[in-house]
Amino acid sequence: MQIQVLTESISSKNRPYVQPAACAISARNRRFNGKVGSTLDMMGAAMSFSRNGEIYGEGEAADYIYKVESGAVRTYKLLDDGRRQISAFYLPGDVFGLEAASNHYFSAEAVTTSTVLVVRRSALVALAARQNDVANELWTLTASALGKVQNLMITLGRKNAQERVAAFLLEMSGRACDKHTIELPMSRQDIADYLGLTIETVSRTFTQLENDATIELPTSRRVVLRDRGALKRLNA
Amino acid sequence: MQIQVLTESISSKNRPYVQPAACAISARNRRFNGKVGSTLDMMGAAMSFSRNGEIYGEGEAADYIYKVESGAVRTYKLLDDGRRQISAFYLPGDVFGLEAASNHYFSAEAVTTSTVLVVRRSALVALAARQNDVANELWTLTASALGKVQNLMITLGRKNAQERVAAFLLEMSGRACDKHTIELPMSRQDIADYLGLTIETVSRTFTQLENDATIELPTSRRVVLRDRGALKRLNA
DNA sequence: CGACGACTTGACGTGTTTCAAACGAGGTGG
DNA sequence: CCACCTCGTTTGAAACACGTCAAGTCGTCG
Repeated sequence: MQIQVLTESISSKNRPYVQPAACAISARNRRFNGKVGSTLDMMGAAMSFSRNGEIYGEGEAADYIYKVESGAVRTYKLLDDGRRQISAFYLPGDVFGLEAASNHYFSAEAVTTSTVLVVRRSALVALAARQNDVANELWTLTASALGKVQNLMITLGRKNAQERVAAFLLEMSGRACDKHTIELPMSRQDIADYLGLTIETVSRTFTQLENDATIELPTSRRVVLRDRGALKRLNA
Repeated sequence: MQIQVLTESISSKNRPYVQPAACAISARNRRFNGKVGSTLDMMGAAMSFSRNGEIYGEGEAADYIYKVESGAVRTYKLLDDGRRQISAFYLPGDVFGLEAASNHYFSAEAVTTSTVLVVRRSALVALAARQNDVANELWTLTASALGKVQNLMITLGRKNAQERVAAFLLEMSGRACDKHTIELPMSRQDIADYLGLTIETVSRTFTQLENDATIELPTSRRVVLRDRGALKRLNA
């Protein structure tokens, strides 16, 4: 990992994504939910990353485990011709980087300006060796990451564009403070690279859902779910 | 989008898939590789499943952990209209069913006649509570399952048919006893449902690779890799 | 106001799916 | 021993969903 402060090279002009107030509070509370969550809080050092800042790169030694405090993080892998697959988005309270392999299989970047708790893996493993419940929680966290990826796998393997976007919206809604109105921290390109589509197809699907009165799009980054039932039906 | 009905009847007349002799030996040896591997062997009871036999169903309580002794196993999930996504194939030596959630997210079936070691999860967890190395190995196994799914996810999200089939062949080759000649235990339909394609596309891609002199197909279930470099290039 | 980046929309091309038919290896029965 | 059936697989032709390329819109900021 590299300790980096100023990755945000270029345009700082875009207004930074602001975590909605209600979510910020819920994120603070989440700090002390769960065994390892709080353990991480005790052991960790907070770091800040600006938009698109690299948190770690593919192939680097996996010496740390991370927990999002604020903002949003994406993990992804690039094929050699530039195709990108995003494997997950992490929001406040989420832990990432705990694949037990010695090196990272993905890269991680801040989607928006973010603060991340960083904990030495070795310290956590040492603690887990003595405290059985910590070991158990590490396992559970990994298993839940597995579950999320398996779910995405089904979306990528067997769903069409509408179904993929519906799945994405329901997933984001499940994590939002206001289940009805979603603030998207990520761009259309991010969504496309998450869902295995192109940016154009994602955009078209959004407007299609809007025309069907399934969602509303007050702005491109704000989605109002008007007909959750329709989305669930699409979610197969 | 594809609506596919599983037509394979349980009926039995097809000659059972026979594990090649060399592989069978290697499987026996694998019995005592690795800490948990051997622990499982000590604690487990062997069970036999016939072709297409169900090992567990989606939603069932996840009370057991499994290890393939002989044969092959697939885990999969069905969408409500019959679309199927296979999440993994397990060959002799592989451990599966260790998602820590209390209920199975997938179903598991024997691809061919198989014997599987079955171990009570609670017993293993209890042992892990006392033996730190067992807990560690459980975590590692889950993390390696995570890695495999992440890899499949990239295939499903960002690769075309040729690249998917190439990835599949290289993966199977990596597990085969004879790296040059692969015996496929699974049908074209299984491969299609693993790679997020249709059976016709898989078949066409196989013949295309054969025409390109990248592979040979002495029989539909036997694949000879003639140009591994070409496959690796396709693997992006 | 003008420039820039993110997003949307349009027209067209294409890879994969769909639907349909033929093939071929194994097993069965006459 | 050969005709015949079955089931997995292959092949063909046509349809379609998504990708590609290109232009246009919108909101933000200098």
